[in-house]
Amino acid sequence: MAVKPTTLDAYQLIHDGVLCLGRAEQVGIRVDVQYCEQKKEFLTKKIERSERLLKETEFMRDWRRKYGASFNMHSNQQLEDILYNVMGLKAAKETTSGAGSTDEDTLGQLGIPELDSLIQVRKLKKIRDTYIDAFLREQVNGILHPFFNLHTTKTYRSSSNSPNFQNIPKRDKEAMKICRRALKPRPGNQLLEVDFSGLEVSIAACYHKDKTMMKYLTSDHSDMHSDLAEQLFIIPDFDKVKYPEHKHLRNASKNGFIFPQFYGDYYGNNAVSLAVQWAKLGQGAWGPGQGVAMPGGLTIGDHFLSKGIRHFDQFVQHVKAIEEDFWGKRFWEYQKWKERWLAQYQKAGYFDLKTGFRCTGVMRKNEVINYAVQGAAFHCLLWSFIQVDRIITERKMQSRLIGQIHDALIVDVVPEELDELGFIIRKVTCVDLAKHWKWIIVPLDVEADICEVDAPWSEKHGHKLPEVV
DNA sequence: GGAACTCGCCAC
DNA sequence: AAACGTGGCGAGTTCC
Repeated sequence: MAVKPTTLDAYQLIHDGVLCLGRAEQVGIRVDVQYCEQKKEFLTKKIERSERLLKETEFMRDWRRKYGASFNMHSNQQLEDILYNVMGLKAAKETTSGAGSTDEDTLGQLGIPELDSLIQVRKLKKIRDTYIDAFLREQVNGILHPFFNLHTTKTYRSSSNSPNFQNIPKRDKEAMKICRRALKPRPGNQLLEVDFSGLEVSIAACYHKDKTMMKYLTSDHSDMHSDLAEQLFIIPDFDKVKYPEHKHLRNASKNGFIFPQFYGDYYGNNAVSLAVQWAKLGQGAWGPGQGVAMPGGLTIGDHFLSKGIRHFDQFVQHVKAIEEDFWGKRFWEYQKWKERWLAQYQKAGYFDLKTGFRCTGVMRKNEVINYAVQGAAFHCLLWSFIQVDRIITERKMQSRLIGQIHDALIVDVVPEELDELGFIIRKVTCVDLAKHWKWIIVPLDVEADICEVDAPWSEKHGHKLPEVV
């Protein structure tokens, strides 16, 4: 594509995308029905056992005394009433409508053992009702056909439903194993997942062209997340390879500061997340011997004291200063782009994505910034999906694209075709894509995971794709 | 008995 | 001055 993508180009992308996502829907993904039925029964028994034990507790008896026949331990409305009216406890957080929150985090802070059990039951019910049950309900002759929609989102991303193929548990190990064990390749095949690494960060860079960011994205020796971890946790000899503790803090920097900042969050929330979730330093428990371990046997609480950060409030100010440095100095060109982008929208009433799509309507600042990036990033995946689908068809290969998760494509692969297909996907995503769209000015990279023949999706492991020379 | 709502929670 | 983007979906609830 020689010139800037037009509305017609955008239309063509959706047109082609709908056709090949439709093909993926038709192929579907194999589900182990017998496993799901067994697991459903197992989970039900486990849930019922926990519920029986819980019902006998004093906490639940008091609850039942008030609600009688309508007592339901899974009603958050009743729970809110019991905790914050009857017992007079103070909620750490409120919902958007002003009620005391009953989410996992808030309940955990109350230190009531029965609530910990209730959270455990909630997790099991989530797995059973949202995933295993949905798989059984939606499957036809042992095949699921998740829908992939291109017409439902404000950002021109996709969505998926019946069942939603894009939110199957991954991070929680237990939930991941139970749910993904149900999904398998067709007999004799393997499931292959290929995802772009840091796609949204790279696509954002194509808009703002910040020099510091460009350097991070093109150099093998610089690492943005380590650099920020060094700053946030005041560790001059930061070494994520040498110390597992530092690797943890790098994840903290990435998920507790950098990504939220890119989405428009601010230091106040970052400080809470970094301290409580990542450093394990409760806002009231800041001090010697507190928090996650550091190399050498001391804790991060000891470490912060030695660096002069003695209270949570001081840490907030510390993170505030880092935020100012982050946008004011380190990524100042990124910051300037955000300001220009917003001003352009406020003047024109719309903005155009790199891929030819136009966003109109009333939007908040963060939405104006984020939509442009999210949409164009997904279109990189969609274009790749279309090309791979076309090549598979042209070459009369038997492997099949079966789904997509925003920056990842999932293929049901015939083992004999794995190398050829790996090469095709690598070439499409890392070479052809940037030739098609000249606005892609940073190198894109992909990572892959694969399951052995006939093994379920829970057993995927890293897979090296062939290099394109 | 269904529509529409809130809340919580899973993914990127 | 304010303060995290996009989705789908289940359970509970309320309203009609």
